[in-house]
Amino acid sequence: MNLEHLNPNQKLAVIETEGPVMILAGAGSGKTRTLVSRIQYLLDEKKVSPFRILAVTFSNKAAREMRERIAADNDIDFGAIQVTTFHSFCARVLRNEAQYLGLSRNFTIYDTSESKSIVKTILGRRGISVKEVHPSEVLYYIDGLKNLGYYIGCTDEEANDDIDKDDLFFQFYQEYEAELHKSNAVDFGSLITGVLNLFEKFPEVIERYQKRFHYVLVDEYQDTNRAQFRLVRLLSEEKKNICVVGDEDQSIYSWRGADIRNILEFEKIFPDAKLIKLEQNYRSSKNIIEAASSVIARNSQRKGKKLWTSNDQGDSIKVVECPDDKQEAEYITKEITKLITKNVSPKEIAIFYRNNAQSRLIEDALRRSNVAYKVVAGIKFYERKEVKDLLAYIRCVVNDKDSLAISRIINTPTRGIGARSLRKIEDEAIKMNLSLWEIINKIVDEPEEYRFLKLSAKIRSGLNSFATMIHESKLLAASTETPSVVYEKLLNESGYLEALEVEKTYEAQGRIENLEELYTAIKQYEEYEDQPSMVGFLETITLDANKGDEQIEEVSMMTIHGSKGLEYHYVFVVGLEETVFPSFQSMEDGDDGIEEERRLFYVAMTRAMKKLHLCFAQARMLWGQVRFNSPSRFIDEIPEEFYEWEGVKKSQSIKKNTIKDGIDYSEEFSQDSDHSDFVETTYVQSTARIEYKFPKGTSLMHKLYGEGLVLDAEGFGEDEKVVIKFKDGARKKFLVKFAPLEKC
DNA sequence: TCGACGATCGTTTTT
DNA sequence: CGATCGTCGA
Repeated sequence: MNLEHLNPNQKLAVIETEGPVMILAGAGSGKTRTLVSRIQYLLDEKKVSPFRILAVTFSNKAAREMRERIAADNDIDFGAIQVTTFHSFCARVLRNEAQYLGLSRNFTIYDTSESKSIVKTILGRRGISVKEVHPSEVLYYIDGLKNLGYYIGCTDEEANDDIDKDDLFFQFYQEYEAELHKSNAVDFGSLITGVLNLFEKFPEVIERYQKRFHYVLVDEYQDTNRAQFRLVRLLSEEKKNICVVGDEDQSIYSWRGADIRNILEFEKIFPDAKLIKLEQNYRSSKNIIEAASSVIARNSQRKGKKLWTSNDQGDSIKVVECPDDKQEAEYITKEITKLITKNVSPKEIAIFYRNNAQSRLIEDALRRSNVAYKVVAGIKFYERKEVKDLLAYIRCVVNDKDSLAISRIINTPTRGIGARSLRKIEDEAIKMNLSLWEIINKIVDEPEEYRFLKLSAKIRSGLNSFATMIHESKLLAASTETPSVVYEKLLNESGYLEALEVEKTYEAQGRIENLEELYTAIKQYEEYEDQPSMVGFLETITLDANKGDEQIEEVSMMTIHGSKGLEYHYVFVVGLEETVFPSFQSMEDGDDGIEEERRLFYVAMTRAMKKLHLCFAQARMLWGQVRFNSPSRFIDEIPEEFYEWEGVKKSQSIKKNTIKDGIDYSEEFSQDSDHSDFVETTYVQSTARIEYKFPKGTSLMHKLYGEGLVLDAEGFGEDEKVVIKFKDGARKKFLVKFAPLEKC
C-alpha cells in the first residue's frame, strides 16, 4: 500500500495500529484522509477482516463523509465495516440485545420534544406547575446524569459520586425512566447508557462485542462525554487497540456533556498510549491560520498544538462594521453577488451565525437579490406539526406501547375525544396497569364493561375507528408491504389528509405538501435501504434528520456548530458582537464559557480557505428591541496585521427603519463604537408621514385568496408589508411588492 | 369541545 | 418581534 501522499506524522498515525493511540489533529490537517488510510492499511497490510473494525463518530455528517471516502478509495466490499455514530451504533446494539433490558426490539427513540412531554406529564401528575419547575431544567438534569453514564442500578463510582439521590430532581429522573420503560422507548441519552448498562451488567454480552471488534476507532473524540468514554473503553478492553482522534481546540459541545478530561487524561488511563500530533494545515491561507492560532492561544484548557501551513499568505481577513443587522445582511448579499459574478461557485460560499434565529434577515436579503441559498439544519422538516403527527401514527403502528404517540394523535384530526375524555381513559389505564393501547381496545371490545367511564357514543365510535385503523395498519405492516404503503393508508384512513383538504387555506396547502414530501422521504429511504422497515425509517429520521443535496449550486447558511468538519473558500461570520457571540449566556459562565466560545470562533475561522469576512452590527434588533452592543472581544484578539477594517455606510432607504417610535438613536450609535469615524452621524428625526400603498382598513382583493381587509401595515417602499384577514378567517402577511393585490 | 383571542413568556449551540 | 400558553366565550 502506498503511503507517499501522507506526511511523516500522518504516516505514523496510519501504521501505529496496535495498542492505544491518541491522535491530536488540528483543523484542516488531513484528519479524514489519515483515518481512511488507517482503515485501508488495517485491511490491506494487516489483513484485518472488515467485520472486526468499529469506527464511531459524534455526528452523522462525519460518519457519512468517512463512509463515502472509504467507499471511494477502495474496491473491497466494505459493507461489514461499522462506520457509525455513537447513537446509531447503540441503537443497533440495543435492538439486538433488547430482551436483556426488558425492551422489545421495536422500541421508539424519543427526541427532545417528546422527552419534554414526558417531563411535563410527570410534573403535572405531582401537581407542579411549569412555572415552579421548568421542564427544560429537569430535562437538563436528566441529560446530565446520562452524560455521566448513570443508569438505574449503575454502580460506577465516579457516576455515583456526582449524584445526590435525595435531590427532588433525582426522583423526577426515576419517574421519567419508568415512563420511558412503560412506553418501550428510549431517549438520546439512554441509547448510550442502555448499552453501558448492558455491557456492565451482562458479561456474556460485552464479551461477544469485545471478541468481535479488534480495532476501535473514535473520531471527534473531544466531543465524547463520560458515558461514551466508558463505552469505548469497555469495548476495547480485551484487544486494547483503541485509537482516538480529536482536537481539544474544537471542543464545542461541553453543554452536551463533552468532557475535556477524556482528552487530557487519556494517557493516564492508557499508560502506554502513543500520542501523535497532526499540525500541518492544508486548508487555509497563512493569514487565516496565523490569526486563528493567535486567538486560540489565549485559551488555558489546551494540550497545545502549533498549527502551521505552507500555503500562500493569502488575502487579509476583512472585519466589517455595519450600522445595523439589516445592512449587515445587505452587505453580505452584495459581496456574495459580486463573488458569483466573478464566477465563484455558490457552493464555495458559506455564512455562519451563532444562533439559528440570525438566519432570517440574511435569508430575506438573499431572496430579494435572487441568490440561491440553503439553510443547513435550520427549521427542521421533521419538527413540523403535521410531519410529527404522521410520524406519531407510524409510531403507534410500530410500537403500540408508545402512549405518547397515541395521545398525540388520538384526536388529530378531531374524533371528539378531547383532553377530558383522554384523561379518563389514561387514568383507567393506570388503574388497570395496562397501556393506553390495551385499554382502548378493551373499551372498544367490551363497551358495556366500561359504561362507568361515561363516554359518549361519539367518543366510543371515535375510539373504534381509531383502533380499527391502527389494527389494520399493523397487519399491513406485518405482511410484506413496504413502509410507504402503510403510510399512504394512515394518511388517507386517519382522515388527516381529508381534514387538511377541507380547510382550503394557504397553510393547509403547505402542510399537505409537507406530507407529500414525507412520502418522498419514505420512498427514498426504501430505495436506499436493503431491508426497509418502519422501525428503520423512524430511527433514521430521529438520529439523522439532516437532509441535503450536495450537488446544488447554493450558498450554505448554518450555525457555527453545524459548520464543524466543513470547509469553504469564502466564509462570512455574522453577528460578532458581545452578547451575541460570545453569547450572553456564556458570558455569565465565566472563563470556561468564554473559552468554549473562543473555540467556537476558532472553528468558524478555520473553515475558511481563501477569504474570511467577520461582520458585526452597531445596532441589532434583539428580543423585540434595538440593542447596541460593542464589537466582539474576539475581533480584538486577532493581531492587527492579519485583517483590514471596512465600515459600511448607512444607506438612506434603510435608515428610516432603524428609527423606532420616532426616537433617534444616533447618539448611542457613535458612543458605542470604537470606529465611529466610518459612520456618518446623519440620523435625522423622520417627520414625513409614512405613505402606505394599502393602509390599515383598506378592503382589497387577492388574486388567490379573494377578498380581505388590511389589519396592519408596516415597512417602507420595497419592504412594505400588509397583514390581511380574508373572508374565510385566514390571516396572512404579504410583501406588497410581490403579492397580487388590488384595492376594491 | 373547540376556536379565537390576549397575555405572557423567554430565546445557544445538537445527537 | 415571534411563538407558545392559557383563558375565555360560544
